[in-house]
Amino acid sequence: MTYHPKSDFMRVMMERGYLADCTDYQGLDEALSAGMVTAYIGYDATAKSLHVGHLLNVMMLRWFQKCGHKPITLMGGGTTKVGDPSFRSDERPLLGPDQIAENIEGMKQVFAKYLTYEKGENGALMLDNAEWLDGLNYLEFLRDIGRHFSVNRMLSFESVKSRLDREQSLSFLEFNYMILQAYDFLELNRRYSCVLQMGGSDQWGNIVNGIDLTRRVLDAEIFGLTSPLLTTSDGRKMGKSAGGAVWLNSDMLSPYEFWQFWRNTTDADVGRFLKLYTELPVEECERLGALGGAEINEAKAVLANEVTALCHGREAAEAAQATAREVFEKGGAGDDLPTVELSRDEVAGGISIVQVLVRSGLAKSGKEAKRLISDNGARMGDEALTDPGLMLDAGALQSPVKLSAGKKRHALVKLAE
RNA sequence: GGGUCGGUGGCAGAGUCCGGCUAAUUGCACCUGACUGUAAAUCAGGCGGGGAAACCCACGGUGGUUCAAAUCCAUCCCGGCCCA
Repeated sequence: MTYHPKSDFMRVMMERGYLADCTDYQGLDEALSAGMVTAYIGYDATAKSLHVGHLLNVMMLRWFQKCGHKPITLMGGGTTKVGDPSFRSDERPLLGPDQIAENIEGMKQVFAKYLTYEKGENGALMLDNAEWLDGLNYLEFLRDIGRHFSVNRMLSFESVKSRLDREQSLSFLEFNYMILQAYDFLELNRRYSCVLQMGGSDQWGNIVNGIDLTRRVLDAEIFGLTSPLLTTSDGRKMGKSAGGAVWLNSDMLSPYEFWQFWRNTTDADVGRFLKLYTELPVEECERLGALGGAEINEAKAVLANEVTALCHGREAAEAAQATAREVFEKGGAGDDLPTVELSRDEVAGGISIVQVLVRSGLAKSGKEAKRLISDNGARMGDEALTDPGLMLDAGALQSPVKLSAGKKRHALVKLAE
């Protein structure tokens, strides 16, 4: 039997497939319908940009704000110094303060696209847990907070079990991560009356800890809600493209490549992804997702357009689509293709096609480029390349040249001015 | 600090006792080709790096033994587990 939510937010979450679990559906639903609620999601600063794996949660915050509530994006400036061990088989390398600060700056760019941080009753807040974690006094913290945690219980969490079962060492530093995250929730409740933490289902244990702690210390009623860990329908983890991670920052992955990632969604995922990553009406998502045969390609383009528009703007989405049409439907080239400029110096004495393939990003190494050529996968201006020894000179690059690796990956090479 | 096991290609994990046939078995991931719809499934091939090529480099680091070392020896670094 399904619970019928009263609040807009819960209704959206359920309809669109964002919900994996909630500590108290009814209690949360009632709080949400009673008035404005504040919720947070924490992000560790482990990279310069968010990637598609984070996008689901960002969308949740966006809906949350749209429904009239107040979202907090919490940057893990403090917790990143510790490193979340959840479901990890080994310790992650520790980042320095400079790197963390840089990463936070990079991630902020994306949030601004999805959330409204302006003032206003439900304007989003951007916080950093370094604010309260950096200055903690160890003994005080242990006595006030540490005493509420049972080591026995922490050891029983699924998130660290695999680590212990494999007899991989779990350092005390990492072990404290969950305590710090729990403490975040407590602080956010105290400072901002934040009563809800959301996150991926891998964060369940951490979230529950925060709720327990806050309940004990402040006697507050607060909630946790998790989203499913998404896998594509062919069982792969969401978020790898040909080149690697699918970043949300445009300086890490161009809008065109981002668009391509969505355009290449597996048939079976189209409907689900439309509901999760776009704001089209549910019925529309379902209709598009149900298209059969080649028709579903239209739906994929819609998906790519909508997601790209949210992340990079409508204009960038249209430009990406225009290039895609040009490249895939007309067999031409487009401005939005990844472009590499070669300097005149580089080309002066002639440059091997293998080098050019590497420079263009179509091959990771010279060996790979040669393999590509011998596999018949490399093309220049749509002509198959057969000679790995081919040299190009400035004349050959007079006008931009399209290089292709396989059917989908294309790049432009031109001479720098 | 003591004992013990281990450090191999993106990951996992063989090989190490009995040195050469090992750029290195196998699985996953990944890439290309065919079929298609820029899909999935399937089938086929590939899958360390540099170099235009000849050829050169590798099994934690460094030395050594040997005609020849991932494989033997020495030493150093790093990690796991157990004991203090």
